[in-house]
Amino acid sequence: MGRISQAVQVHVAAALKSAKLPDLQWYTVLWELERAGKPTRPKDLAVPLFILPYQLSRLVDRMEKEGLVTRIDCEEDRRGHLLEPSAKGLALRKQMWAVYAPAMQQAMRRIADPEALKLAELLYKLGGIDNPHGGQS
Amino acid sequence: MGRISQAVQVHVAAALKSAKLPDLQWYTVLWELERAGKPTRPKDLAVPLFILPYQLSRLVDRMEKEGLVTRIDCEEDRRGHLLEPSAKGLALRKQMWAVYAPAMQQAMRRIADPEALKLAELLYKLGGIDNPHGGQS
DNA sequence: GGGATATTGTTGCTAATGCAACAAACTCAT
DNA sequence: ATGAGTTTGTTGCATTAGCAACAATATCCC
Repeated sequence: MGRISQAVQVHVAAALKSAKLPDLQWYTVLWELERAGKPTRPKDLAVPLFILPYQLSRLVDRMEKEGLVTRIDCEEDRRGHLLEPSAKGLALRKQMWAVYAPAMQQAMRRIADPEALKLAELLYKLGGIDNPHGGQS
Repeated sequence: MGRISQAVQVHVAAALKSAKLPDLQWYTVLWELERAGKPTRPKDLAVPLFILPYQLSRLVDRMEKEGLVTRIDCEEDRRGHLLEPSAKGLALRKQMWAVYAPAMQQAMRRIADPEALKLAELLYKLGGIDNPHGGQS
């Protein structure tokens, strides 16, 4: 399935905010890093995160300031670096998941199953115009 | 129909930006004012615009600075005022419409008609979680 | 090797956003 | 009429976003 629908995202975001937890983006950074299982380059994160490089740069700034991720030197390419989640970061992700998961499930359950499939299909058809960052036709 | 779908909005917004025209919100303000046909209170605009009062306040600030709308005194209620589009504002709306309309049509045409109906129905079902500003269950 | 070009990431500046506090006018009950 | 409570709108402050310019490396081609 990949990307969850806009509406569900909005609902999850609200749940996180009302739990006074960080943004969905923070979750995704932590999750991608955890899932990768190894230190990861910013450029490799920018794609699944769907954000521009300078946005990620500042996102990492904030997360590093909170001690959630660390920038470590990169041997093979001296201009970049590698990102690693800290123990605190991993813990936070878990804590966020405790809110994320039920919120998403609740949102999903509002659609009957067969209709959810149909919706996914239709949204996919909208893909061409739904895509942000997409300048090209 | 009322609100157009998220995806279409994104597409229209992109079209306006690439034409170096103002935001969709600016369009909507101008259009609501024009449609009302008479000077209108901010509070009456906030609802169709789906924005918070302080957001509208600053939006009007910017538009007034560009000479697109004017704040005029309100007789019946001295704490508020009335908003009126300027000639320049009306002209701009027309100019924006020239981009808005075809962009929207193009976006809409990507969906076959019967499916568009189905989509609308399904999105409606998502309404409960789609609604921004909605704190109450 | 050496210079043009491309990649990767950051930063300065300005504009926009969110939140909470605020001011001013209005309403209504006493 | 007066004082409590509401509505309407704005503003101060801190955070965030967007854009363009930039630095630093890497890659490629001669």
